[in-house]
Amino acid sequence: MHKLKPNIRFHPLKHPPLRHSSAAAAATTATTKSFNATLHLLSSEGSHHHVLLAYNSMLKSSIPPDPFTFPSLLKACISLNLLPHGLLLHQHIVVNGFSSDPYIGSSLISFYSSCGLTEHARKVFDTMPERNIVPWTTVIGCYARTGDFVHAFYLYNSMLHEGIKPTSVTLLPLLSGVSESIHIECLHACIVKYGFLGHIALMNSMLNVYGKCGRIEYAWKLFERMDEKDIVSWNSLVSGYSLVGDTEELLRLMYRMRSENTWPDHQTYGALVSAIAKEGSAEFGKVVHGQIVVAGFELDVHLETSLIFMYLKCSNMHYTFKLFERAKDKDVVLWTTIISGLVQNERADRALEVFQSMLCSRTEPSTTTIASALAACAQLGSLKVGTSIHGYTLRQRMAINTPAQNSLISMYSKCGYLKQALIVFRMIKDRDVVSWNAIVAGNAQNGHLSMAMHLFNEMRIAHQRPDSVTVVCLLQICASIGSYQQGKWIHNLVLRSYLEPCVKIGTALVDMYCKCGDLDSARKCFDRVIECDLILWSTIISGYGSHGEGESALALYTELVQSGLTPNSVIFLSVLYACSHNGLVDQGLNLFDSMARDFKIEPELEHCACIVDLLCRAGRVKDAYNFYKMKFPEPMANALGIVLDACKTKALVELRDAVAKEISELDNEDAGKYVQLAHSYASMAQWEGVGKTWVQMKELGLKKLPGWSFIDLHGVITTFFMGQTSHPQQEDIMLVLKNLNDEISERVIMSNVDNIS
DNA sequence: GTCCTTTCCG
Repeated sequence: MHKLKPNIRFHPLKHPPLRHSSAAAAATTATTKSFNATLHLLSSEGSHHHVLLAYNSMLKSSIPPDPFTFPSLLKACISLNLLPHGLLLHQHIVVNGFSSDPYIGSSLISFYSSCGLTEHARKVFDTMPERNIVPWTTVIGCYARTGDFVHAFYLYNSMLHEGIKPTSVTLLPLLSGVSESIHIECLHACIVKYGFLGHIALMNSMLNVYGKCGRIEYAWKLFERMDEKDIVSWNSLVSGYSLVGDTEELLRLMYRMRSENTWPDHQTYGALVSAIAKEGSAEFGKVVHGQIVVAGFELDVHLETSLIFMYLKCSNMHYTFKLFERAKDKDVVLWTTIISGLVQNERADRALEVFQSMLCSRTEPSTTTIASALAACAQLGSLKVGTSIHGYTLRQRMAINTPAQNSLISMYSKCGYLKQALIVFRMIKDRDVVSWNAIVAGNAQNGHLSMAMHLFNEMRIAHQRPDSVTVVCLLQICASIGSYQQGKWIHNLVLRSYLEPCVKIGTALVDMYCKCGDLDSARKCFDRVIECDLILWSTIISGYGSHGEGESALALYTELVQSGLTPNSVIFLSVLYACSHNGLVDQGLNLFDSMARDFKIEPELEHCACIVDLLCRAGRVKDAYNFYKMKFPEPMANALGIVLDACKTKALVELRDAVAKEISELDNEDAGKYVQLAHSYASMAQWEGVGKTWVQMKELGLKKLPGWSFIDLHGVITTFFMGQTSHPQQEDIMLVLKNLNDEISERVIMSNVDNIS
């Protein structure tokens, strides 16, 4: 910022000056007076560096300072951000005996306040013998600017108690940071009481505050009653509407603005562009962009950033980079905008490239930049880059904020380093709900489900209220382990905790109930969601499909189309799955044809594999194989495996051999392929082939993860592995399985008998 | 000679 690197050394006081009596202070030498005048002049010109140099030469020539000397010096330290020099000046003030001067006191409070040393500021204030409105204003402003409104208002009340009336300067800093209704109303009342209704900066601040807290109708009322309005008044109103993303109202406002002869400036357009970004309407955005160019505001850095952010939100990468590459003065916010925008567009690779060029351009990253770059690493699962960024912050002794620390947790979790994630989590001072969600989700996604639940309990003990992300994550855990009781408990938690009902929670509930086999509850949750999206529809369709309710799944698909939504490829996957698992062959084939014909969706390999499965399950194995040959240009192990299995059950020896040959010729080294082959040889009783396949697999060092499952019974999770014999109730289990198998065989025989007769 | 001017970007 300041190109002039100040190298100012205040000479140590060799001879501590005599304590000035008031008489001595009055008898200041003529030279001191003229120096003071110079200091004051330089200060008012903004030449703060020279102010300090002048003080230096003053000391050098042994000219004694007086109380008038210090305010401009302290101001210089504030504007040049020189903490050590300010501290030295305070020392000089004390040694010279000027500590109780009311003017110097205010300057000192202001200095400490600007350095963020609130405690020091307060100490100076507390030890002042006489305090008029100025030091009160300064110390109140000091607390207000750090967001400590409890202290700020406490002091404000004490001031009123001492019979001192506020000025507009006192109220302004209080007003610009306040957010609680009761504080806003109190300040509004003060403005009326002390007669500041005509003070335009205060009124504009008031407009802003009402807009920021969403009480835009109050802002309007105030606005209409203002005698004098300037561009800031208009912009304050505009930013209120921008916050809620009401572009329609914004355009109306800007129209009225022009009709009252006020022209929108770069800030007006900035607010408009932000609102458009929220809506994500690229076409409208382009029109406004055009207007901005015509109005000549295009090169404003803030506006450039807003425009880029808007194009990112609309996923228009072409315009994003066009603007970004053209931007001349890229500041840290601009760089950060593009990095975080790329992450949100799932282009983490690009985001890290941009981060790299940012460092090369010698722009210092902020803590928000770090948060975004780490999010990119999390997305890529890139531990190496993630750790090096973590290292960078440690080397730079950067005080990274909670969002950046949350990104660290996600990054380590995504890379499977849960221990590191937990260490970071434990070190966070001000944990927010995102921190908790990150560590809970991290454990859940890595399969540490009991740890996730344990952390969630800890979260409740810490009185951290869960949000929609928390409950969605917990419901996913319950769904994945089929934990019905816990799932219902969390459903109850959702109802009790006044969480805003939303489609994401609705979908998680539907999924959880489906996975736990309670389709009735799933349907009830589904019906309660107000704005259904395609993800919700596909969740419930798959749910019905996998629980033998194919007809219901199809009925829901029809309902979906009738609701006016256009199905996507995922919906087709769910509904085809429902058909294949419920013997709805014709319906499935019809739907498959309908994809391209009615909805212009080209079937992907997954859809084709679904049809292969559908035909196989229906016993039309040859049709399935022909379909496979037609649709799969490259061989696909999964689809072939389905056909191979079907051949076994249908005893199609020739086709089986042909498919087995095809699988063995696949050049992938997937363990599943060998297992499949071994099974097919076994079913043909070709034991030599079985042995050979296992040997091959062993030679290649391939291992197939044994199949496993688990069940949650009254909160106790029991795990089963393939070939496991160690379960305490092993014999009972085997007996039940045998009975089930017998029953199935019996029913198959009966149905064959039915078919024959 | 003390406090300090409101609106837009991640």
